[in-house]
Amino acid sequence: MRIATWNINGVRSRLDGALAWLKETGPDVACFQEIKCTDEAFPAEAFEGLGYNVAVHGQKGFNGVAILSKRPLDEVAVKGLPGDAADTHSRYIEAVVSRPEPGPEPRPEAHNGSRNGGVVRIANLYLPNGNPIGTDKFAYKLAWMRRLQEHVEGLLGLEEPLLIVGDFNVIPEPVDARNPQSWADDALFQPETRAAFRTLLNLGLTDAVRACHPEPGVYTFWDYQAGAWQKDHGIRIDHILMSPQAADRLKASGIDKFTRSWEKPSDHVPVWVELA
DNA sequence: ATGCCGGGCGAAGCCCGA
Repeated sequence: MRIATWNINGVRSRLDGALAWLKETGPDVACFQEIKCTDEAFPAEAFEGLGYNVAVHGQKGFNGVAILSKRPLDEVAVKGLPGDAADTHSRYIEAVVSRPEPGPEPRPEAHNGSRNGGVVRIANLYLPNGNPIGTDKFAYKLAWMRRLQEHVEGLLGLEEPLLIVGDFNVIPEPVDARNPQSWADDALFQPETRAAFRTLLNLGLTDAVRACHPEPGVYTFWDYQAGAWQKDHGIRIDHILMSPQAADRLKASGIDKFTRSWEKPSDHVPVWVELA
């Protein structure tokens, strides 16, 4: 079962590329961030034509997240990150997806929920950028991360296979940037930002890409500006974090870097995991 | 120090991003 996440930087202007990527890689679940449109303007029919069920939490002009799933979306549990009724940004959507029937695999079902064939809970997020530091935008980012921490603590109590995916806007470690010193004053790489991300991981989550790819040079974002792609000045800020019950089923993880050289690319590329 | 590039909005130039 393949689950992928992609900040597509505008779903309508990126529709042809999104459809080509879905056809080429065939994820069972695809999570988008920065769809930059309302629920009504989301091109659901195009994705339904490829066999996907669609759940959208959109917003006019910017932000916005969506989940596509070939399996039924059993429960679109949450739209909008809990913990602050005054936060109007559309940055979080959570759904439960039924896993494919297990087939001949003899694995017992004790650790993956109890419904038929088991389920995977998908939390799809677009974490605030937070720049510039020292402003209310950075305070909003840190507050958002605290709210995420509290929400994830609750989810982990369910003891389900859980994937927390999306654009975290966090460079976790120096190895996750080609030129870490150039991000020293950026919200994505502040000590407070990195500490909040570690606190999240320390709940017992596994960073799927890093678990499979310990080497340097693994990036998910290259700025449009200053020839960042051509010079490979990338950063790794799009992540898939797994609960223990999901990590038990990890088979592989990777980055679809090839989309960055397409015509009119997103500045982010897709990240995926393959689960048993 | 700022802009570089790019989408959205809306019809010029600003907001937002990372």
